[in-house]
Amino acid sequence: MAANGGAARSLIQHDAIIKMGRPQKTHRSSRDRSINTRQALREAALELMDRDNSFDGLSLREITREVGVVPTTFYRHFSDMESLGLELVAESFRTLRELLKVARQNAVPGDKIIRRSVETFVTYVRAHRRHFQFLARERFGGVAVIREEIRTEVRLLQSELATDLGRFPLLKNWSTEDLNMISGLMINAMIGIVEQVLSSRRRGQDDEELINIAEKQLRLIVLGVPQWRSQET
Amino acid sequence: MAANGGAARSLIQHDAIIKMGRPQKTHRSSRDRSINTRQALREAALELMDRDNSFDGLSLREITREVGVVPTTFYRHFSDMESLGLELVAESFRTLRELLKVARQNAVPGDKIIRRSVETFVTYVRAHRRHFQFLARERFGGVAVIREEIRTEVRLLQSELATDLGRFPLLKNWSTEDLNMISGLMINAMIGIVEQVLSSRRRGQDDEELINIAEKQLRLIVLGVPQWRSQET
DNA sequence: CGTCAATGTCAACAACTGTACACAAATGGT
DNA sequence: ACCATTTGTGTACAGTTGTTGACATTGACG
Repeated sequence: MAANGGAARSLIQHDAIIKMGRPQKTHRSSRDRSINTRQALREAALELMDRDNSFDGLSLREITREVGVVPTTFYRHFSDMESLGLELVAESFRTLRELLKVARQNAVPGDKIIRRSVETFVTYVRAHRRHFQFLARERFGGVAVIREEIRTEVRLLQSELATDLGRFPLLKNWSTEDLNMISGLMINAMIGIVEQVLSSRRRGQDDEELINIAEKQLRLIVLGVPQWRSQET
Repeated sequence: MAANGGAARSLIQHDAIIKMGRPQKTHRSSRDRSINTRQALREAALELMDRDNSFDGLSLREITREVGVVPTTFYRHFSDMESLGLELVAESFRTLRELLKVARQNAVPGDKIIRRSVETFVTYVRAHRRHFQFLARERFGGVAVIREEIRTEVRLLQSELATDLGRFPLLKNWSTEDLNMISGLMINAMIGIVEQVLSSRRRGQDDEELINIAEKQLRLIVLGVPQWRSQET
């Protein structure tokens, strides 16, 4: 789409002049919009995964083609497909953690806390579908190092949530072990929600129902808490 | 590795003559063991996925190479990679349903029912790791039709579990909606367990702990049940 | 025996892959 | 204004991919 001309590229330097579009490749003529090819490569990978591919189904050339650069350019930014993948993991977790920060701020303890949290969660996942899709897909995916990186981060998240939960009065004197158990349960429930959000592209009506279900599930978990006593095995 | 000569191939027709041990390919030389190439292809695909690939990272040739047949043979059995994939979905769910049958038989209601169920579950997943791995990996995976097929089957499973649960006294007069909600919660918990079983190859020690956690999670859910009242939104 | 369908082989194809190398342009500090 | 670095281009190569079409072998059934 962003085709641009440049037949006289060796004569004219200021590319402000040759602004009329023609599909000849000058050297990165128009600085398009993204100053950053690196970023563009990452986004292209996510975009292609959104059009049905798992990460190791992607080819290096496919990605550069999507960006509109020559294959060798890839190596200017990443040594490897694997290293691209790892950056995507980092990037995705950055947006996930941002969500958690927002959620924590909105979450003044009270009656509606679960409802509110779930709502922010679902809308946020919608807004960043590509990142969540990447994580969901590669969590079990075909590239070992990526899979493990994700797993590590998830475990970290789980124990963070555990300490968060430990601050609630009801959970005041639970063992760390049990706190981890319950946060794991919650995280699994939320992962289930992510799956459903990702699988239905429509928002609105569907989301309403998703939110209701998720809320119920979390409420049910919470209901069990006062009755709990951890019997050792 | 399997390099072989064949310079005189246009001269000698009867390959019975050149039978002296050489990696020369006679027609399906030793009928090996498996009479069934079709089955072998499916197994090869699972095997390759176990050695780190997602399904759409596999190539047709890779699979036939693993089996030891020529690429074109693939088409004698499957029209498509996709159709192979769909058969793997069916096959995997067959073993999953088998598990559920066993679990239901062993599960006479009582105190230990959760513990026992979780134990059978974990050992069974170990025993059929490839199938469960396939399902886990392609549930979010990169091939749309496979992903959707799995999703459909999981939903089916969920509503089956829901009706099962409906037979317990405590859940006697829950709405179908709420029964589905709770079975969804349980299934998500179990999927989490599957992930962990698959990610740690060691059995024994690790499994013990996994089982404990899963048991606790399910028990916590069950504890919430008597307190539940479904407030409509 | 002869024949038919099923199964497997072989050779060939154009398309695509990752990667190497030398060169061109842009950028930024001095 | 110059030079060094960074970033992108072009060309090339050998290896792999999916798929075709014609042929070989097998087993079953008459």
